[in-house]
Amino acid sequence: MPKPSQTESQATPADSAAGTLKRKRTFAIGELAEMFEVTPRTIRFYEQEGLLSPERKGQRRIYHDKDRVRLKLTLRGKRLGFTLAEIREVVELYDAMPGGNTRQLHRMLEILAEKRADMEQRLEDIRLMQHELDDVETRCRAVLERLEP
Amino acid sequence: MPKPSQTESQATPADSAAGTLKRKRTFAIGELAEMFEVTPRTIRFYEQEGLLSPERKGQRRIYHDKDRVRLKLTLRGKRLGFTLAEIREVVELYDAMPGGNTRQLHRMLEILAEKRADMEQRLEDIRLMQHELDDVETRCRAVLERLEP
DNA sequence: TATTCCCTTTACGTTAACGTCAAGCATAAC
DNA sequence: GTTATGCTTGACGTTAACGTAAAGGGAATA
Repeated sequence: MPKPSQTESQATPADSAAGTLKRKRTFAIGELAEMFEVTPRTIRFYEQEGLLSPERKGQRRIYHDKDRVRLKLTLRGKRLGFTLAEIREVVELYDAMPGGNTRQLHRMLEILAEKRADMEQRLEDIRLMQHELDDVETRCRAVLERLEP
Repeated sequence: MPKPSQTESQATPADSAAGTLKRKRTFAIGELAEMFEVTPRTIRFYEQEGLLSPERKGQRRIYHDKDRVRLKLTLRGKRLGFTLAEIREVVELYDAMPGGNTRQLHRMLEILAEKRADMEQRLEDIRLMQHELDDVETRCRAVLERLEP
């Protein structure tokens, strides 16, 4: 993992100036890219893979807050090691949810259960890894202790 | 993530028959592969990448418990999203630790700190993802409630 | 002795997730 | 008007992490 960082810089929350006029802010691809420290190419690629479908203004892509959130979730999924295909399956089902048929909904619950189990495994892996880190650090410091006064 | 499973089947602990004769058990590549549900090819590849260096008996590879542990840690690292290159760096430093010079040891501590921060980020990601899952499941069940009696 | 396994190396193939040009349009700034 | 900036669509390139097939060794079993 080359880039563990990523917290989506807060941006100026100067939108709620005098009330609840949120629905205005949109983003160009470059802005969004900078926000999440990815390249525009990455964002276009995600669209091509069916993970985003921004509005178009002529030729240009216009991203709304909904798109930003979806990108955020996508990147989080990636950091968790999911493939784009897996993420897309959830996304598609999610989009189809309101009018979804029973079978789709049950499929969704199925996937959710899988992901949940997955998260548990990951938590366990992290726990174990943290212990490993503690262990190695202890030994490491012990050796250093013997080398430095 | 295609294969979230993986708990390294306990194998028969029939080794400690009458005392502490542990140092005997070794494994062929096929055994090890089956244990961890990977292919022999994967294990050979890890060796080629400098993550394992099993003993040789003639042409055949012989894996000791130390190798098994290292493979286990490697696979865990992978599940956590580390690249083989990252894992190797740690492994190499770890091997060099006992006789390691001060610079290497400090580098090790540096890496450990990075990994630790990384684990924290992952924990946060998992926490958020779990909330997402809860959220989606709730909506999902709500829609189902309206469709089924 | 012949067959069956399991192993070996070599080497080319594959997939996901982008990177990296290239060529061109459009709007804002000068 | 023209220059600069940021966008657009191809299209080919790249990297990691193996998969897969070929050709063969050796020991154990039928």
